[in-house]
Amino acid sequence: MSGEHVLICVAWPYANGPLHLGHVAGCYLPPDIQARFERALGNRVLMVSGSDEHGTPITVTAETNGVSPQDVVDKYHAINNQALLNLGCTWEPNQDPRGIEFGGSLFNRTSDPEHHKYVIENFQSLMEAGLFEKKTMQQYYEIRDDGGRFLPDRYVEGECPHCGEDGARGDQCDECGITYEAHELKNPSSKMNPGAKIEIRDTEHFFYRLDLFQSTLEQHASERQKVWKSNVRAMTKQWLEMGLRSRAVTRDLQWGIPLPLEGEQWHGKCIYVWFEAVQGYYSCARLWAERYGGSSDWEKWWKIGADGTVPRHLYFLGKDNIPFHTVIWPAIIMGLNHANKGLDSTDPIRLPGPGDLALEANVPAMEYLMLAGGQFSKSRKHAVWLPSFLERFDPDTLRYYLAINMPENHDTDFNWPDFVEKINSELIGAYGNFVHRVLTLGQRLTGPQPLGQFEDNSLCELEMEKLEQIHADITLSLSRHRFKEALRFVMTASQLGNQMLQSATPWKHLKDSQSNEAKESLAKLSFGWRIARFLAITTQPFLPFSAQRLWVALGEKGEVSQSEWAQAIDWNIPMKWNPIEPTPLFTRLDLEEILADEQALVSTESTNNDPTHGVKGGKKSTKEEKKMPEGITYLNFETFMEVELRVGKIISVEDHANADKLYVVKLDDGTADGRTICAGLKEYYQASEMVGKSVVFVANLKPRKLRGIMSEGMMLAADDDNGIVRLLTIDGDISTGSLVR
RNA sequence: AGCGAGGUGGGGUAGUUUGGAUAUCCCGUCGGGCUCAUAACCCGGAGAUCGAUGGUUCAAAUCCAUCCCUCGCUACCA
Repeated sequence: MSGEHVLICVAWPYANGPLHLGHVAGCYLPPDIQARFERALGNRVLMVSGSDEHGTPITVTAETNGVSPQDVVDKYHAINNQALLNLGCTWEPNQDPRGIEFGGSLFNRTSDPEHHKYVIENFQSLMEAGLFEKKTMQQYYEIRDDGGRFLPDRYVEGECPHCGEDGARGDQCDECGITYEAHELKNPSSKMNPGAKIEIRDTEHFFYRLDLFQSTLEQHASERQKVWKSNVRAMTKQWLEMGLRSRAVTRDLQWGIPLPLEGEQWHGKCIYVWFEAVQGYYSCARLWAERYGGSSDWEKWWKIGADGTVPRHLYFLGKDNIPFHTVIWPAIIMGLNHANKGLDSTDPIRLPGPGDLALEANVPAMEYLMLAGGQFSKSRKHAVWLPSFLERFDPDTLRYYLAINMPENHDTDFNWPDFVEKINSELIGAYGNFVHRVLTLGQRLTGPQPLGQFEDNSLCELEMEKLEQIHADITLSLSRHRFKEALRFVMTASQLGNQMLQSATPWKHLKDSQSNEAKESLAKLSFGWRIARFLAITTQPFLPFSAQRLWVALGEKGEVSQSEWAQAIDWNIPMKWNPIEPTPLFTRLDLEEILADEQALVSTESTNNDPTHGVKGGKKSTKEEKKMPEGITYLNFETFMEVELRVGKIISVEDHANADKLYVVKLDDGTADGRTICAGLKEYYQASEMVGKSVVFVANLKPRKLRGIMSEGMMLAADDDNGIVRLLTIDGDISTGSLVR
């Protein structure tokens, strides 16, 4: 087991904003715990990741802020890199302190020219192997003085060919939900630059033949059934059952890796971000080898040995990224293997064998961490940012809370009261307190080895046995990527320590240390030092900062991260002592204070106008909030009078067949035909309550389709923002159709 | 409505893939103990018809069917 090559692949954070706690819990903390654990076991760990820096959202941010895309990614690469280091993630040093043969880590970036070089190399070899096909697509093109550009569908707006709604996107109408070809959109314009002329142009693109890999991927997935978690199995299965189709690997955009092809038609095209960024796992390993080791060293972590030894690849990512890593990326890896053997698209695709690049061993994907019951969201300012958190708290408190609360099997929640509770009662009350008891009691004894002099391990065999069991439990849990469970086991060791002290009552014997009873009691206290040492080693993957503080407080030298995992239960290690007065490992948290700080933070951050961001493995899109005008704005009387309000009587109310919240209301509006209005009142009214009511409605609102049914107007209702919504009704009788003023 | 995930003592959670005996652990709560320790620690108690109903089985939290509810995404909203 020891000495195994383990490649830890971490989802690449999108360099368009800072990381928040959801990202940390989902994809950045777990791999670091795993890497630290594997290193302690004596394995050779290479950890790779970096900033994902290409793609349209970054150019939009750059354009919005009037800076270059490179400026945007430089900024967030630096911020995120530093935040991860501050969190204790082992992206530095790049070389394992035990030696380069033990690996290391590299947090790179996709704008690195060397990354470009490897991606281009791979692109060409896949193309030569015939694994791409060429297709012509139609795309909007914005004509500008400086040459113009193709526009992604989401940056084109126009009138829906189906319902006529203005503001429909290039490929889909948000109003009626219909999808269409780009050329069908009426009066299209560029969202970023509405004045510009735009037109449809043909554009050629390459598509990766995922379809060729279908059966091999199915075989691969069936072989992984036992190790994959249920969410990984389910999402992969869904993808494979839908059937794989070829997928575009090039795009019309300017910020990315240009196509390595001659010819005017390839000008202005880049390799599609999804296809290029995933290859970072590969390029990053090669770059690491070139920069810190021998140039072929990467092969030890990537290639299957001649004897069939497979390096263990672990990918850490969020649930939305699962099919990318269990279907698409394996297909690319197998494509590269295929091409390297000189095979082409007519040859059958095979699973990797000796000499080939290896596929993933496991993908311990996480669900999401929610914030106080809701999704983390930039636009709603509903987030706790990693950099600001680390300015205020010990990183180990975050690591503890996120690890004990990790969204391994389902979404979990971050909230401040729970955070404070868990830190104070578990981390400090149980673990910190036990350690502090041992050290301060030792301090009261005299001699160069105040605890060591009373050591008598023959009296502590039961404790040893229990700790050995706990050690085995932690080891098994971590090797199965069950972080929560593993940390629970670690905490039981401090509980064991507290129990031992409680029954031994060493504080009663600090002065009469010569009696037999005292010797027995103090031998237990002495063993407390060994339990604390056990805790320093076993908490190290989770809580590296406090583990090191404890290591020093115990009188041990060097780095606890360098000590072997099995040493935690080596009872023959000579005891040491640090005569310096012990200080508590952690400071208690005060909820009131934190909540007050949070308030202050929210108000200062609300002026801060960061662009939207995404992350691979995190949530991608953020909902746009309704923009309410700031301050008081006055309305002209004329403008108000443009609104035609009339009285109507509700004739019937039916459920909208295709919507959760909508009723279809038939209204007698004084005309012969009446009118139909879709109203989102299902949560607030029974249909029967509404029938017969005389209500006020807006008669000249532009009709629009809601979930397939045309709604001709809107009924007025009052909303107190606390979940109470009531319709405006008429006091007394009046004929339907009467004007309201 | 479509897709995905989930409902286990007051809160949180393990166990479900591969059925098995008193259903795990943490917090809270109640009672007791200790006073070395950061109002921390230790012992004990109460508290769950494992979302509902039906089925398979000697045996179901676990397998099957139907239904209900919750959450996320996609929608959508007074």
